[in-house]
Amino acid sequence: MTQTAHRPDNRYGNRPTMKDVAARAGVGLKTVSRVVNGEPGVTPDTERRVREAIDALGFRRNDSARVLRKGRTASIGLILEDLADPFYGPLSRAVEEVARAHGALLINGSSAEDPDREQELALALCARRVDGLVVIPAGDDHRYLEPEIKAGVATVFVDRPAGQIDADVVLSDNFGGARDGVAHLIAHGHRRIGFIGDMPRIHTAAERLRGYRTAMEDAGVPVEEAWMSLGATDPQRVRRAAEAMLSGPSPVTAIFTGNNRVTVTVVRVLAERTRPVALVGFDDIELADLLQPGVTVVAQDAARLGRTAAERLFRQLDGTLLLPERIELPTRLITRGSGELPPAG
Amino acid sequence: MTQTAHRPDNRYGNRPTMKDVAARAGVGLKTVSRVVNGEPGVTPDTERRVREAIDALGFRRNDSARVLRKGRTASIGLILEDLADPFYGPLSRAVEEVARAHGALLINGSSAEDPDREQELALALCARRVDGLVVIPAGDDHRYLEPEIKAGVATVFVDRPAGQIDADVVLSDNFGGARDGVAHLIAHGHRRIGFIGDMPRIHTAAERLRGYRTAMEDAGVPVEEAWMSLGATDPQRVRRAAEAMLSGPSPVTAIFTGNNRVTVTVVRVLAERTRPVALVGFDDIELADLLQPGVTVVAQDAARLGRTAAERLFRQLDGTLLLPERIELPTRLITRGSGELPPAG
DNA sequence: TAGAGCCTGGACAACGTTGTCAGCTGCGAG
DNA sequence: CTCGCAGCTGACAACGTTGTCCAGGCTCTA
Repeated sequence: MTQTAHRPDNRYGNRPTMKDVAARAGVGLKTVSRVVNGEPGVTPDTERRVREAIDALGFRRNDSARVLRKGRTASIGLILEDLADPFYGPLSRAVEEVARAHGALLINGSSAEDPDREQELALALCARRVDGLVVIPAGDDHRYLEPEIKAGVATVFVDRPAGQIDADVVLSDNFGGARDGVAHLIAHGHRRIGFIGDMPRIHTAAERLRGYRTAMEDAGVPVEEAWMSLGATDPQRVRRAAEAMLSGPSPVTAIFTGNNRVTVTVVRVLAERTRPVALVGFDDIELADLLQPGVTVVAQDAARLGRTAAERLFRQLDGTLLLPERIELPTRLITRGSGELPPAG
Repeated sequence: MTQTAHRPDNRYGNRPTMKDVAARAGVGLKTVSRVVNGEPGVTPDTERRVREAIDALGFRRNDSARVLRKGRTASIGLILEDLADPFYGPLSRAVEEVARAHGALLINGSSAEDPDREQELALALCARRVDGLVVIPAGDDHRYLEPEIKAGVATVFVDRPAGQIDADVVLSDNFGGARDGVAHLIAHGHRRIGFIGDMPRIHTAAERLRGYRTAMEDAGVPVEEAWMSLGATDPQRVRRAAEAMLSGPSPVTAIFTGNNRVTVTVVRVLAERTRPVALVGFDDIELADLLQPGVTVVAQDAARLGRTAAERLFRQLDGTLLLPERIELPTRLITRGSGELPPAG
């Protein structure tokens, strides 16, 4: 039994510390620290003895203690909506690459589109004293981050802007992309065009809907309420929405889908029908080129979104950045056939 | 304000500490600690004063210091191959869910299939004193983890076994799955079947190749060297491999692909050809059902792999687990048409 | 051979938190 | 009126590391 009164109830075997290494090598504590950190001023012979002791004991520096002392953690946090959504794969990978280039670790978590969970996660990461935070926001009020930002936590929002605070944000041109996508359908003769998107409180969903409305208006095409459906992206909801607008009193001849999850489901619905319906989707999807017809999409560059955001984060940390900025990246219309179908006569 | 927000005053992260809160509330340090941690023995009035001071100063407990003192970090690490590979999305999401259920944070990184990078990452996470590690190994020698495991870091390997050490591992039945997939092709009359897989040093690639060989052997079908190609999964390499075996002196009439990256490229290659070639792929891919013909696959349950591994990790941490074990999860053949094509006459 | 200057090594405090323990208060019982 | 008890509260050490600073030993020069 340990009688040491002040030892914390640590379930793990006690790991060797620099003190242990120093004792075994017969040197001072600070000398071990010097060797571990590659600081100059240690005789080759002393260094050898220290390294032997380190290997013999299996010592590994405790970065928690180091962080406490130094104040910087060399880690950044990434909060996204869903790790399993293919759109976020390249994005988080890009963030990781940039972090790695700056010698930082990436800690991440999913908000599952729940504002409370986003806040909980963000604050947990701040309590860990991450140096910075890349956030794909689920909520629309980020005042809870104000004390953290003031205390020096670098913060960049991606994909959607922050709510109620002035912060860096990197977005795609959701409005312009959607407008162009819908215009593409209009150019191919469609007048009755449906829009199926994500929940309206999500910024990207709202912007894309605005792009849809603008394209229709610009072309002088009237829009019916029944042609627009915003809500959760689960297949059941999307399927019902698509079927409703395809079989109402004035059925649509084309559908614009507001994100990759929606597109996938609508592709399935359309595949079951005989009468061809045109489709343009926001976000590229894998294998879209191999479907019959190929799915025309408005593609965002997810990797570039992530890279841009992460680079901006580290520039905040460098101190080379002064004012929050809003960066908008262009989208790209990739035509593959599904948008070029003429309206069924 | 925004200037303040962006001025990296990190020279000293002058965040308020419990000491500051204590001074402002006119109480002792430990009393603040009690309030923050919800420990009993604090008068409602004192607690109110402390909470007011906390809010006024924007105090947030420094978990680095807490970790140092308590010895546990309530965080686990996940090392995978590529965050952007859709196979790992559901897996890492499942790991995160389990971690969250245990009140732990997930820190992750990609090895990019580089053993050195895997080791670097794993040791960095150990230096952060993560409580446990879920590893999809890139290398085949994990003795470097021995001191860490001995020191109490829980460790579970997923998707591929650990090398040179005895550790928990959760796998799919790669051998059986591949054998069944190839047998499916044989059952539909194919004799000349190609195999395109990942680099041979990767355990899953080797096992799947073994499944292929076994299925061929069981059916008494001879195998030619030119029908087997293992290597990187980049599209160029895979495309060359596929075209070579489709146009050699004895061209294959069917291809078995060793993972989702390979399958996607081969689908593209086959789409360009007129003569139909049968295909069965390891790993399911999104929209595989909508291609013409639908792609028959051997599906693994990535989410279940992740969940099983993470749960095992926490059981190690609970101390309810004694001996390392190897858990193999079944695969499922999903027939969609591409495997049922008869060999071209 | 003495003094100056450099190199190496170690003692000590501090980072922000939690565990231990002792002191203080107010109240009821003897 | 005193003692004991219980419930609050705070002083202090410790977690493992790094930054500061000083002590000794060495070399080099005058």
